[in-house]
Amino acid sequence: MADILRIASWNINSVRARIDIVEQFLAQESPDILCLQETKVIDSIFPAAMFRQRGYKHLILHGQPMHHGVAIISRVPVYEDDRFDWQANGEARHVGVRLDNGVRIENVYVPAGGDIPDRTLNPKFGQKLDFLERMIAWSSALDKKPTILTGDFNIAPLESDVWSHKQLLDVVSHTPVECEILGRLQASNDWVDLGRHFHPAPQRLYTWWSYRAKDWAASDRGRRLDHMWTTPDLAAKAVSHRVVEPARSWTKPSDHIPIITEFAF
DNA sequence: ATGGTGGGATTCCCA
Repeated sequence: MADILRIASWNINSVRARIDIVEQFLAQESPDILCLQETKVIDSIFPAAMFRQRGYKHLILHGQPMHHGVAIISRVPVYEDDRFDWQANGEARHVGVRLDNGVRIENVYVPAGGDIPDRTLNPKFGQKLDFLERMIAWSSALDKKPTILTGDFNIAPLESDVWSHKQLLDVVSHTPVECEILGRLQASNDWVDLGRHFHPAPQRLYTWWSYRAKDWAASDRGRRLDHMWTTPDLAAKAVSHRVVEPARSWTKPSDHIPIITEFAF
């Protein structure tokens, strides 16, 4: 009988504000490993009790005050591997772990990049592009271990990854320069995009809807900003990949929804 | 039509 492993990723937009729906997600989907982004909490006051009570005894935390912050929470043993600073500015945007079976998980929160898609007018946009270039250098030099690269990439690369390709061409997250750079990152290690592996374009597939819409579901102006990529050997072990869209309507929701993949080893 | 909402630590930054 195969070993089943469920791995989820979710930009939670404050793990403290969202602790009840994180618990709801664990109860409903029963992931073995949960990668969180935008935890917005320092490690010393991370709300670990709920996770431990539910059997998630391995908490790999990389937080900072106020912003950003990532974590990998697991009920199977995980061992911290690395925490890259791809912006070289000290922000907590990555943590990586190894599993006993040799699989590596890299959890990343790519900078949003501000509002103006021009690195001279908007330094945040340049920092986002530089972050991705450093990721490409890292990815290009990776060894051949089975690896999962997941998180909030803050880029919706395909036309069908946004509600309107034409209307978002100048909107940070879907500009041609960002889509090109994400394409080079994907090519740099032959990464398989599990979202589109299981739900090929042009199927509708979104993971984020703005808080600013009166009715997010009615307007449905979504974008696919959250991704799970794997090396080809691992993609062959994936049996399903889903986005949990009802989570966008849960009480006090994140503006992102969880994504979850089931692997059979 | 250039707003709108939400979280976090403090009057405003970031998403």
